[in-house]
Amino acid sequence: MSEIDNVRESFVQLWGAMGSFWGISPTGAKVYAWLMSRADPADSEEIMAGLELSRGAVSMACKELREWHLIEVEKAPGSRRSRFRPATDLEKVVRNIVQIRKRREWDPLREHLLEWIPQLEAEESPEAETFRRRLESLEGLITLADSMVEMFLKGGMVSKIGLKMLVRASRSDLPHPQLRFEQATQDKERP
Amino acid sequence: MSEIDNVRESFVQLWGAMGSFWGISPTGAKVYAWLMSRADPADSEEIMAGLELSRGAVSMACKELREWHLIEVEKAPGSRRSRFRPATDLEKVVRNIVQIRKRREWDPLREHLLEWIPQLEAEESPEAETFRRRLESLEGLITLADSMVEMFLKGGMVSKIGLKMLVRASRSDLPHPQLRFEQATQDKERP
DNA sequence: TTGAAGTTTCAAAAAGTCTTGAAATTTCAA
DNA sequence: TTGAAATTTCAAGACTTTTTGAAACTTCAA
Repeated sequence: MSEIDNVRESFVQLWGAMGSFWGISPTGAKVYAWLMSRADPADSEEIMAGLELSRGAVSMACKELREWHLIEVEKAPGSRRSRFRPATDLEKVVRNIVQIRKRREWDPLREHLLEWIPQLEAEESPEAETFRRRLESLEGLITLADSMVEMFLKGGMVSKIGLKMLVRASRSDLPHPQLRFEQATQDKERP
Repeated sequence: MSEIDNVRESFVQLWGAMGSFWGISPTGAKVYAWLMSRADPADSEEIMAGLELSRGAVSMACKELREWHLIEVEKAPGSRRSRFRPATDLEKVVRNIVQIRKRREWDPLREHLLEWIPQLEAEESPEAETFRRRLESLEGLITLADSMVEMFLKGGMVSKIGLKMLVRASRSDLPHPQLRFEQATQDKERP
C-alpha cells in the first residue's frame, strides 16, 4: 500500500470525526475529504467503492455537500452520470459554512434576546433585573461577534486589517497597535 | 405565571438546543441557562426541581460545566451542600470554550497535517502532489485561524485592534484601513 | 417516445448519545 | 472518629441521529 493511501485513509478518518464541528454529518465529511484526496472529480460508483458506502448514503452525502457549496456537480458530455468536484478554495468554503451557520443558529438567538429583554424590563423584581442585565451583556457579545463574522464574510479580515496586525495583536511581547475602545458591558454581580 | 418564568423557560429551551454548537451537552447547557436566569447561586436540589432532572443528571451536568469553567462551586459556611454560581463574565467564558475546543479539535488536525505533508512529498505521482498542495493550503488557513484565535485568547481582539476598525472593516461602504497583505496560498487546479 | 442508466426518497435498522437511579464513595459537623 | 448528608459513578434504558437499501422517480441517448 503506497503512502498516499495511508494519508488518504487517515485524512478521511480525521475529517469525518471533525464533521460535527462544522455541523456536517460524518459521512458527508468523509466524502469531502476523500474527494479532496483525489486529483480528479469522482462519480458515485467510485465514491461507493472508495469509502464502502451504499448508493443511498453517497447520494445523501453529496446532496448535503451541495447544499453547503462544498462540491460542484458536473456531467461529462455524452454521459448522464454526475461527477463531483470538491471546492478547493478553502477560504470561500469556510465563509459559506460560517454564513449558513450564522443564519441558522446565531441570528435566531439574537432575535429572541431582543424580544426577551423588553419583557423583563416590564417586570420590576431584582431577579428579573439581574437576568435582564445578563441577557443584555450576552446580546452585546453577540453583536460584537456578529460584526467580526460579517467582516470575515464580506471578504477578508486578512486583507482589510492586515496579517501583520493580526500577528502582532496575537503576541503579547510586542507593543499594541494604536486604536483603543471602551470595554464591553459587564455584569455587575452581587457579592 | 409571571413574565420572568416565560422568558426563563424559553431561554433554557433555546440555550439547551444550542448546546451542541458549543460542544456542551443539552442538559449541561440547560442547567447553565437556568442558573443564568437566577440572581443567586442554586444547589442541586433546586436545579432538580427547577428543571425536572434526576440527581445524577444534575451532578453530571455540573461536572461538565465545571470542566468548562462555566460555573463555580461554593459552599455556604457550616453546610456541606454545594451551590453553583454561573460565570457571568461572558467574554472569559467564551474564551475558555474556544481555548479548550481549539486544543481538543484543531491542534491535533494541524499536527497531523504537518506529518502528512512530508509523507506525500516523498511520493512523486501527480495525484499525491495535488493532494499535498491542498493539504498545504488547508494548513495555511488553519495557521491563520490559529493566529486569530490566539489573539482573541490573549485578551482582546477588541482592545487591541479596536472596535472602530472592526466595524469599519465589516462595512463595505467605507474606505479600508491601511495595512495590506499578500493573499493566502491557493490551490491551482487543473482545468 | 422508450427504457435502461442514474438519482432520490424514505421507512426501518443501526449506531451513537444522553438520562436515569440505585449503589458506591466521599465529605465534614458533631 | 463516626455516620448521615451529599456527591459521584456507571450500567441499563430512552432517545436522537445517521445509515441503509429497496422502491419510486427522473433523465436523456438512441
